[in-house]
Amino acid sequence: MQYRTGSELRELFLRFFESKGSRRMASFSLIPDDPTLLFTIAGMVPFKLYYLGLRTPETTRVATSQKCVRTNDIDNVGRTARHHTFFEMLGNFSWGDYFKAEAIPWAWEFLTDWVGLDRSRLYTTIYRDDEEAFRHWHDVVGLPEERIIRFGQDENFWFMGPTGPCGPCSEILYDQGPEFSCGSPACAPGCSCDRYLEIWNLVFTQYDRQEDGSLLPLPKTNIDTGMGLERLASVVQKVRTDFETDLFLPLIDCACSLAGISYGETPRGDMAVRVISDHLRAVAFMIADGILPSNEGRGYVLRRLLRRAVRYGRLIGLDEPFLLKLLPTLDGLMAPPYRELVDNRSTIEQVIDLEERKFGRTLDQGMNLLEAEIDVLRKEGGQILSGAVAFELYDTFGFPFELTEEVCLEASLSVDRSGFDGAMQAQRERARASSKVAQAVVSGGVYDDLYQRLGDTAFTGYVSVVEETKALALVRDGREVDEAHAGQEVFLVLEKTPFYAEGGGQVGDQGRLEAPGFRIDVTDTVYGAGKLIVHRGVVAEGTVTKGASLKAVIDEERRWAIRRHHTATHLLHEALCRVLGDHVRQAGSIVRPEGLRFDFTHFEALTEEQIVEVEDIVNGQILRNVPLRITFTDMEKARAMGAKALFDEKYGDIVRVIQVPGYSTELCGGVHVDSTGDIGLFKITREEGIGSGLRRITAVTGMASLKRVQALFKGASALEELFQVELSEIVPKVAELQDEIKNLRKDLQGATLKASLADLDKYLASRINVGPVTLLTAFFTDLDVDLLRQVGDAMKSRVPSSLVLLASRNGDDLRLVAMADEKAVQQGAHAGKFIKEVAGRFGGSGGGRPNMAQAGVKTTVELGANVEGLMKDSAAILRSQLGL
RNA sequence: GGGGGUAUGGCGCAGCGGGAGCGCACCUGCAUGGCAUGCAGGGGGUCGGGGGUUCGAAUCCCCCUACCUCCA
Repeated sequence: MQYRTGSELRELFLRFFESKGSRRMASFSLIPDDPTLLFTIAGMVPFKLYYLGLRTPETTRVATSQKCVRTNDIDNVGRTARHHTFFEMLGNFSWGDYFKAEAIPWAWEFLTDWVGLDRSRLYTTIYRDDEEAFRHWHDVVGLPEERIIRFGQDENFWFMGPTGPCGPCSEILYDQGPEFSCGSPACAPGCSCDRYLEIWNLVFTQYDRQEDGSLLPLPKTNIDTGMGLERLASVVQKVRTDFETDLFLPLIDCACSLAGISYGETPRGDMAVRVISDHLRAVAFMIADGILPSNEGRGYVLRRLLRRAVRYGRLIGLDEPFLLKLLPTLDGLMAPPYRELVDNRSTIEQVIDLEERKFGRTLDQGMNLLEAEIDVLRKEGGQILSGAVAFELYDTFGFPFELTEEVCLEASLSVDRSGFDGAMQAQRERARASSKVAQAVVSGGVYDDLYQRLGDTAFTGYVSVVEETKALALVRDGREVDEAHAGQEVFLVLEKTPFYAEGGGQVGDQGRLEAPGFRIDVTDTVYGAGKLIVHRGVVAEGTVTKGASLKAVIDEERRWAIRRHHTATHLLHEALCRVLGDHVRQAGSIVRPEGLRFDFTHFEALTEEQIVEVEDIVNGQILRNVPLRITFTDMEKARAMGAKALFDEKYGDIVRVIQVPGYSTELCGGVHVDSTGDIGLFKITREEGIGSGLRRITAVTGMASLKRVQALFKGASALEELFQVELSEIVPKVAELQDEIKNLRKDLQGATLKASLADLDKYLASRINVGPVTLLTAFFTDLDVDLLRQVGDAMKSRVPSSLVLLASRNGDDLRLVAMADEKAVQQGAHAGKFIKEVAGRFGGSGGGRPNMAQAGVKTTVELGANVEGLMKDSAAILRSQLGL
């Protein structure tokens, strides 16, 4: 068999199927259109709609090499020969076109004639009663019966879901020889070891499974196949693991040389470089497809992969950021078919670099804690690190459990796994409990019942603000009632309503429901169940009865404020994408009458310039004063229009598209202004981080921004008057003043100290000999403790074996400092105990160390009269302390 | 949305109720034929911001801000 590189095999496969009339398509994004999937996990994912019959393909036969990400077996990556988080899947697909009669011989032709695999080593498995497949393998291809193995539903039948398209499959195995065997006597085709390696799976979608489990034949049968490129390469290149193929080896070599090790030296080092090369591929491709590290979803997977690579790097001595250094090698390997690596090179570099350095820091911090804990355990002779500590490392420093375990292993310690799991569980429950509280306002069986009976409420608020309607149901305290009286809180369901229920980040409307006999002030509007709109309000006057006709009027001024902020949110979203880049994705949004809040993915704080740029773009669109275009259409058309925010909607749904012509297109159910000019001034009031990779912008429009500007002007004018300078000069002016204050304080302190020291001899004259120790005392006014200490330092250095007692009266306070030199301490003097007693005489307290102590007295003390007494007292205290 | 953590000189950090320190960097001087050189001296800090407890807070408590991190 001829040696072929991975790239050659990829190209060979696509060319082969082109020769069979298939259209070659470039790999689709790792982010699937399918909201049920986090990643593209197989070659067929981008074509799922064709298989489900929800969309008609333009061409009926296609072949791809699809990049895929799978993380369910992440712990095995690096340990085994074939687990990867990122891999390429070669696949040929047919929708209502060719079927088994072509797919089977073609697979054979490709593997034998084109790739050159040894025919005598090939086996196949089929579904137990798929005689059609058997016939093609046996009669057409000529495979002997004993090399066609039949398996049951578990092995050889594929489902896409509990219902829908499914069918038998046929796997092609290649016997790599006895040296690849697990050695079990039962080792035979179907064994999970590497001898009979499954290299290609052909799925024949021919049934439609019903709810009751029965299988109906599909009108059009389909082919879906998948073959791992890495695996094929390992067979062709006759190496034991995928990591030794030319698709990986350059990365492994690069990682090894960075760490100064060689591949094959130690199992530990081998595993590390395998993990690193695997994860680097995944990370680079994920970023290239627009994923950024975050705390949730895809971003969280990305972050974990990146960190896992970093920590395996640490295991082989790569303490400095190193992932970037592997990128050129990766580009060399993959860039020809995958241009996105080159196109997004700077983003990939930036993201990896930032994230790796960030993680390095947290790792270092956590390592300090862990090492301290290990020391403690060692001293105490413990064997097991507590689950609580492991959890703290995980929770606070992002240490994966295995990392903690690994470090502990080196110290011959184990980690309490169940304690860790317990702490994790407790955290989950905490989070759940706290989020329950928020949503429990309107819920419960009563609305489900009403929804059953009444269905969706007709919402007329897109066009009107007033509606003549009827109260279909009243709810009080969770139960349906027939009437509600003045002063009572009541929840109402109306026949139709202009009130917008909280949803899509937009708050519910307020307003009133009124009729000749009553008036209700509506404080909030929410969905009770489904699209059943519930008005929450208080009966202001009269009595409302079930079935009453009424006029529903929303608070129009408030609604206008909401409309402004909502349209402004769309303008902001687009502006952020333009200024910061395509990686900006909405991650939450709140639209209220007082302002708007917009969360989005971005990896660093916005600069002042960027904020200004965003504001300029948004306000520019407002000044254009273009009328909005609002249309209802289906998902496909919306996508063609370039609409943003397509995550929650399903195919076939009718969606509402909000367009600012010539600027932005977004799906949205909320209320908007008629023309952008209605918004008024848009001003960002705040930009902050709300987690790694996530930023939040708060902004105001309309009257809210006007009020804000007015308040700022007021403050600015006051400052201008106060400092007697122009606004632009205030900052330098204040800085200058601060500097001046600092210098004056310093000068004052210096001068005061100098003055105090000038009288040093006078204070020294106060000496009283108490046995071997000399007591020195001095009194001041308005010296702070700092200065007292400096004076004390000077005094005690002049007199050997001295204890200095200094006091200063500052307003109503008396501050005391006592200091003893080394010799005095040796003689038994203790400044701390000494000063405590001295201060005690005045009703104060204090303490400190033997050589230095401070005390204070709060109440006013007539010091003058007490000086003599204090001297005598302190001498007596010292005497007794020295035991004289 | 909730929990945990961190914030100390230009940088990296220690201190965790009683004199604000260490390493690197910086400045000055000395030594050396020379050095990623040695020695000596020095400058630089509202201890993130605000409030509280205390005779006394970088240190304890509360609030805020920024960043890190986990859960939802």
